[in-house]
Amino acid sequence: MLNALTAEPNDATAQEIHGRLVARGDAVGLATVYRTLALLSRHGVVDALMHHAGEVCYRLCSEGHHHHLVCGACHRVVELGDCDLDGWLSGLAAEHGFTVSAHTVEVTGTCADCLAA
Amino acid sequence: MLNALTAEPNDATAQEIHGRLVARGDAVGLATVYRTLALLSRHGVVDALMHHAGEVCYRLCSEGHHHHLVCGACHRVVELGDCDLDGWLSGLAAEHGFTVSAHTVEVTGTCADCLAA
DNA sequence: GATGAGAATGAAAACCATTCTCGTATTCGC
DNA sequence: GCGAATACGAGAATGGTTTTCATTCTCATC
Repeated sequence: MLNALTAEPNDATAQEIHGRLVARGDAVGLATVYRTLALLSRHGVVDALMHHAGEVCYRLCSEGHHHHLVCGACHRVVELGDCDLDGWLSGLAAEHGFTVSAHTVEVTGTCADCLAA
Repeated sequence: MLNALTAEPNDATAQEIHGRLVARGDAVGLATVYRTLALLSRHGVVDALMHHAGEVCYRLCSEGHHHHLVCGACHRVVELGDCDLDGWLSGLAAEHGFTVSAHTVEVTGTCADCLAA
């Protein structure tokens, strides 16, 4: 299961992961994939992304706070490690009486390879 | 239809909007609500948010580029107008060979009222 | 005022990702 | 080896969203 995820360079939906496992010969059930992904997600081992409505993508990520840079054409994902938004956001939010507990940033663009193609 | 959205202070799911319209006496079909929301969303009149998986929330927003500050407790939404991330992100993305086309930021926190409660 | 083409609408069915159920298989402690 | 507890897989159920299709509305034309 974890092997399958580490083999995924980019993000994948639960269905894709399941399909790939089955194609590979592992007779794993769809339910188990969902169960495992939910578990891993809850423990912060994988990140759950929802760029398009109706389905969730999972990705094996580094543990710390980070954001994602996604290529709109080929779906390649790069992690952005340094994030100095917390201070800025806290101040901005405080103007509205909010206390910030979390924030997510998702950047979409085009990677060099797709730009050349 | 637009009237219904302007009456929504915060974000609402398509189902909520439909329910409210029906309760108000407008015999509008669920399909029409979805159609109209998709149309408005495509034209940038309303924003589509998906903070939790499985359903989409819509919100009538100002037209320019902005982000959302959402209260995790009461779902109140505040727009954050000024966004000086573009330059920073472009530079960061360029390091990975990416050309940034868009970015979304979603901040979750607790508003003053909910913090007091 | 009647007519007809084309778009808009509503009700119900279809879809599809996700979750639940339940019977079976496996594991762990004893 | 035995029993309890857990994990698993297959299929059914769920629920938000989309599609279908027959009907209704719009409106320009006759």
